[in-house]
Amino acid sequence: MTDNNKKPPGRPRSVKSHQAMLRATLELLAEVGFDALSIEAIAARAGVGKSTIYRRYTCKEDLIADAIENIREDVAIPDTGNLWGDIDALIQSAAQITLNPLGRQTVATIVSSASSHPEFAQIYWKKYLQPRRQAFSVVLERAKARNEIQADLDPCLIFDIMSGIMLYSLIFQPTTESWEAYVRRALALVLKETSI
Amino acid sequence: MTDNNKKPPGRPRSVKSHQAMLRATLELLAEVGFDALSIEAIAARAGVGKSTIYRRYTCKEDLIADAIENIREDVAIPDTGNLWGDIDALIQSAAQITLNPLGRQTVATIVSSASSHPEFAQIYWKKYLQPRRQAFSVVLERAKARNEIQADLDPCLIFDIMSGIMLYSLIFQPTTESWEAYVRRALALVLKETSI
Amino acid sequence: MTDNNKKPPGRPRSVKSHQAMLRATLELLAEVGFDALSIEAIAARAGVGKSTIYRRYTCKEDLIADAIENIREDVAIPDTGNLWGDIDALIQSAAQITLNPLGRQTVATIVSSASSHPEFAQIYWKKYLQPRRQAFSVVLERAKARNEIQADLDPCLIFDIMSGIMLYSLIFQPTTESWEAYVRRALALVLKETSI
Amino acid sequence: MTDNNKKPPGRPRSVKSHQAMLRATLELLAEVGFDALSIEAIAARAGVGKSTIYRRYTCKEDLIADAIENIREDVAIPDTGNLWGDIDALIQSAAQITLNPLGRQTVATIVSSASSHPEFAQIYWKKYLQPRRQAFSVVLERAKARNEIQADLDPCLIFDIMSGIMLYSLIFQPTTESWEAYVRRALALVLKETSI
DNA sequence: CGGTAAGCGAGACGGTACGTCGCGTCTTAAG
DNA sequence: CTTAAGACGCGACGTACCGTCTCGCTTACCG
Repeated sequence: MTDNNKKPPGRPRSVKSHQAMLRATLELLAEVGFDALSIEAIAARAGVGKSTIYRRYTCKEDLIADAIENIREDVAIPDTGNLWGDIDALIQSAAQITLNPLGRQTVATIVSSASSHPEFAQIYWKKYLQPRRQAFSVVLERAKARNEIQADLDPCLIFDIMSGIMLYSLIFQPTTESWEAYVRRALALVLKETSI
Repeated sequence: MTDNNKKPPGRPRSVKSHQAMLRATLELLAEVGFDALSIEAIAARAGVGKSTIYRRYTCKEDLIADAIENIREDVAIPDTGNLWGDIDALIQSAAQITLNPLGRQTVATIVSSASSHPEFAQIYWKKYLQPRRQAFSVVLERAKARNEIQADLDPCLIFDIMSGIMLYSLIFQPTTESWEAYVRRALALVLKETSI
Repeated sequence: MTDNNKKPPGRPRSVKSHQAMLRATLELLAEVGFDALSIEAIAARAGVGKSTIYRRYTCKEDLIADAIENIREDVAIPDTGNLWGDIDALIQSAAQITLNPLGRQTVATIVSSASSHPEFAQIYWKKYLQPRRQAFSVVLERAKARNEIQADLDPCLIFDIMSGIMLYSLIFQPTTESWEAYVRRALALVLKETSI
Repeated sequence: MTDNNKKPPGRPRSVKSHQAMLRATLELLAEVGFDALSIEAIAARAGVGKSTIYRRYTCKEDLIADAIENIREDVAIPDTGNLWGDIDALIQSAAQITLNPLGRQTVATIVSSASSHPEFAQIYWKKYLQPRRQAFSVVLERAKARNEIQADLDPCLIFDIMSGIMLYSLIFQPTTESWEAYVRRALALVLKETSI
């Protein structure tokens, strides 16, 4: 057995308190944003002592990472039977997540934390991005099997390019097109379909 | 002239103090990072009163933006006579700026601020990214004239894709390749040279 | 000149705030007692930031000492023309100060602090007890001149004995007599009047 | 028998734990003093759960009172056959107890607690001071029988005066003489020996 | 040349949040 | 039914900065 089946002594940590603080974190994150988010406010909102938070997390970033992770849904692999159907589904799903106040705030938080805290970036990479990169590979392999794209395309690189342009255009809004259309145009360029 | 050429009454603002605070800001940004950067510390390091800073900038972001802007060099348009020569020059120059402690910190600061402060993102977009996008267009137009790439490629989109992957791979380090090589590979894919 | 007549640079400390915190300290001392007295509560009551208190005092004891000192009246030397008239005046005055809630609390605070903080004891000794010992000497010297007591009595020792029994009987209440009567009886014993 | 000789059901309270906590209390009292003495530290030092302490004592004062009481020796009535021999023995014994770090701390604790907690003062009065006052009476009665002092002196009052000056001079150090000499001088004054 | 107006450094101000510590209570499993 | 362990909600600690506000000075121009 890898994990010791012996319980640690003493009163076990309260699941209820833990959930309350994660929920309070997300609420406040959406309400006031990352910078103005204080542990004190989270504790107050959750009806929990500050020490109960500090017992579990050493810094704000860890807490937020955990809170975000807890609401993540499973990776969904679209399968419309057609490459652009799948891609549009992915883009729509991304748009749904990011193009609303809480989503924008969450993205800002993640990018903000990740760019100044490499450890956070790595956690996020492993727990969120990598699984999605795997899912995206499946989609592309199916497209290859259908001869919709060239067989030598590197799915990982394409996923990264897609994520990059998504992020970039979310932050800097470089175009007057809709975000979805811009991302779609970038992908079209990258995938240089054989049909063209 | 719309703006009055009359000088305002009273003592003029001290150029020396202004430069001292910009310099101190950059030093501390590199030393302690964006989050731990305090106006108090900047004032102390610059030998300047806090109010002298607040008279010029209303928030930390403005000050940092100005400080970063002050060290920006002019946009250099490489012209090696060959597309990949130009691109490699651009990548090298970007690497030089970003792949060192101050550079990383600067990028983190920009991304961090931009993602949570859309106004800042717009300022940065107009003052920094757009001029570079123009310069990049020149490079691509020259390549088109040399028939190195297809004539219908949108230089703006390509620049944005390049910037996106640069940013993304700087933050999340998705590959074991060097940053430069990864960016180069992404560009190669996007430009789908006719010569291949 | 011993004190430098140059003012220190920067904004001078607020007299109003200082007085507010001293007043709040005394109020709360009487209301909740020494142990339960928190800097936080003093700051809140005084409408003052905690840092404004910490800028002036390094510990609770210093603040309390200063607050108590600020309400001290001048030493009054009674002169009724007769030893026991003077002594009764002194005892009455002491009773008035100590035999009420605020007085008890103040004495408890002083004794408590003094017994665990020798520095505090010394301050209190110098600023409060010693002047009163001097005043008491004057009273006894007058009594000697009137031949009411023996000339070789040490006024300091007698003052200390009186203070000691006052303190002791205030804390431990060793008798059913009134506090004043007990103190008076002790003094009578010590002074062993010649008339006996 | 009024109290039932039936043992209470369940596990009996651990004598070992109880002794450990009393010992830890005294050690820490001497080491860090009354104010900085925390139940948490006592429990840790004694290797005992906090609740085991709270089951026995409701407040810190009770615990400390019990701990101090546990090291009290029986009242010793000196009998050197001569008043000043007896008195010097008493003063020496008091000096031995009070004039060392633990002793000073203990006195400070007692005075501190007693002055702010009248209940504690009464407990201490009954359990410690009153027995000693009785013992002192015996010494003085013997002196009266030997005609060393006047027959009408009130032994209780004299004991209280002695205790008062002991306490007072311990706290405020009003003289450059040794503590013992000062106490002796005060007693000499009070006893106004007939032999002088 | 003397006034007036703003900028300057210094630093105190009322605040807010920090992360830590100890409180007294509680909830476990072990004895 | 007690014990050791340790988590809980709570509240105060003393610190660090926030952005604002006096201070006494300096630097400019303007009448």
